[in-house]
Amino acid sequence: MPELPEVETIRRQLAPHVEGRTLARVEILDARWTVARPPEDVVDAVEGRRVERLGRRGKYFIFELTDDVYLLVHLRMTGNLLLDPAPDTPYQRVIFTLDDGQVLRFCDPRRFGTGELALGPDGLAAFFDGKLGVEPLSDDFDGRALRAMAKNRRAPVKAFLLDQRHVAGVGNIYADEALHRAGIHPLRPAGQLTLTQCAALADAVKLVLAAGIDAGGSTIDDFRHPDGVSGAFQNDFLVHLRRGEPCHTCGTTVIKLVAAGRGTYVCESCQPRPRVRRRP
DNA sequence: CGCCCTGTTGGGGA
DNA sequence: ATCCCCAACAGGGC
Repeated sequence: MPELPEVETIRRQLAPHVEGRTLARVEILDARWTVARPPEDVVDAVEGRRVERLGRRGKYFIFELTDDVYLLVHLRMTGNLLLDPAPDTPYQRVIFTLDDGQVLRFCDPRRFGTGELALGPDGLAAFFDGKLGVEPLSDDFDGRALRAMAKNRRAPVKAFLLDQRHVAGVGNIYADEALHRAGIHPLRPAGQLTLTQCAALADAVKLVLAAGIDAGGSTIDDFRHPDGVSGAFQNDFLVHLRRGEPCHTCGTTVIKLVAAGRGTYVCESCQPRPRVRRRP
């Protein structure tokens, strides 16, 4: 379940172990992992370089290597970065052997995850440019910014939220949580939101993401075990909406619909359905 | 047992 | 600007 809070949690757990370490050996077992270039080019570029910092942008890990070489790792739906897991851990796609003997393994049953290369600060900026919008936890993201971005957009607000070009890092689950908390129906056209609603939604996004990170941060060593992450983020605060269950705010039965091509859970009592405006 | 549907993401084509 | 399909695979329902 790698949404932003999960990526950030893994990053925090991993950083102390990989920062300052050199990528002594890199083995890319799945050629499709490196989308734009041949795996050997990526290996050549990163092998032997030191990890100066492990950063994050949206749902991307940024391995900041020496000489401004950047390895950008995305977990997509089922990817995971595991430090020193059991050697027979299944679905290994990439193996990073560090100079201190630790082994970082990228595992991904579905093989959607990616690792891409960016060279130089300009290359890094170019990679994210036009692809990722504002960081939701930064001060640049607030109701006013959201209102400005959403202006004249007719797409459903959930589709708008999931579009990483606007806000970087909101995924399907947290989008539902935030919309519910803000009392906004996922199918409401984004441009129709008032400034007050945009402020409530921005606050809700920040709150659910921060809560997710807090929940992840309270667990230890999940990054060493394949199934650690899956159950690590359940907590009392984030009650994920599920069809057929009562809304935890008002008790109304939660329904499921499709928005932005994704399964979407909504309490139509807390989140009133927008009026269907007929075309003239 | 097999078939069909769903899914935590994002890119590309219509 | 939007929408739909696809990538590859596991798991659940029927």
